Amino acid sequence: MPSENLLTWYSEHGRDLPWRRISDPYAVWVSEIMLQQTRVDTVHPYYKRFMARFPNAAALAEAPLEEVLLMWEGLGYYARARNLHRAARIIVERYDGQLPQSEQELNALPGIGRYTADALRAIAFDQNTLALEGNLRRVLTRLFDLHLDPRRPEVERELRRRGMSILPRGRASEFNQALMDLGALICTPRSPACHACPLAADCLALRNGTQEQLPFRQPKRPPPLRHAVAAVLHENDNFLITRRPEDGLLGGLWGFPGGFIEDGESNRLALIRVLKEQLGLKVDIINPLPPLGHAYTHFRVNLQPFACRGRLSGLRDRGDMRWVKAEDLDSVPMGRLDRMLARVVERTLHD
DNA sequence: CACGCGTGGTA
DNA sequence: TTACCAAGCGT
Repeated sequence: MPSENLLTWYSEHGRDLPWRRISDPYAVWVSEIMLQQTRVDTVHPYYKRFMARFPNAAALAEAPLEEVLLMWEGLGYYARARNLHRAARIIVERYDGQLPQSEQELNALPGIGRYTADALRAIAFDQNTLALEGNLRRVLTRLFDLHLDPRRPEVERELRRRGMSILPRGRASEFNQALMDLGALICTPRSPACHACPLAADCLALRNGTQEQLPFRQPKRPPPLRHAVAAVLHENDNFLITRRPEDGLLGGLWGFPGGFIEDGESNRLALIRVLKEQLGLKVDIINPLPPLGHAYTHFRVNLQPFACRGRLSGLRDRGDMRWVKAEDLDSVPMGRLDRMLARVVERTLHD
């Protein structure tokens, strides 16, 4: 039975991770959300800070969303933080602060999909489910030498069947995490360390010499480059920042007002247009600040910031607009690009 | 169901 | 440096 070798390997070589040290469903939940499309090394410091500040669902539910987003800043995919916060409030109101254990109830919570519900059931509640994610897809695809696109629904079902067929009943928690560690440490996307793999004797891809070319991949187009402008508006030591809509790119985060340049439009005209749209404000551009670049998943952006002046006295604080002092910019959740600009602002002001 | 959603690490 | 990736989810 291949799973015996796997579980033995896991007990000796499995990673010692903070969310594995305690058996608290809330801790497993937070870790699972943070780990979505995010590496363990990246999550580690975020997880520790988050758990120290929000040790349970009640603490998370009581906190304002903005503080949760601030703790999340830099992790990316901020819908995860918004959904985590929403779900915490539901858990407090509907489930007395404890995560539900059924597949249906878990899946109904915002931010918990098929994988996370299965992972919680297996890891936190010892139910015999397969938590099929990226590592398991790769490992199982190679183990069974399936030259198929694992994202196709019928292939997904086949992987689930195959995985369940080797899942040792009663040990789903270890089994799933063992496969994840195997995928992260041994059965890596490129150059897998098959010589050290506890499943080497059972691996059909290794037997056929196809492990390097699995799983099947689809070529992607390079992301386009987009141009953007932003305005640094200030009166004395107060800077104007705006809050992005709850949905979409960097939803709910704060930043400097601005937007994308349309085709054939100049930097300055774009900025004037965007500020009129967003703030109803006519501004004078004083001088350009150093341009900043950043790569998102679907596009790269080149941002040209400008220091601006305008009739700012009419702009009062409101839900999506706020004046903050330079030294308080750090207490406001921002995306990477706005954070870089905030650093420039702080540094410029310091000189 | 294909697409949008962030960021930092690695070859 | 560019390209590709890394414990998915919601719409």
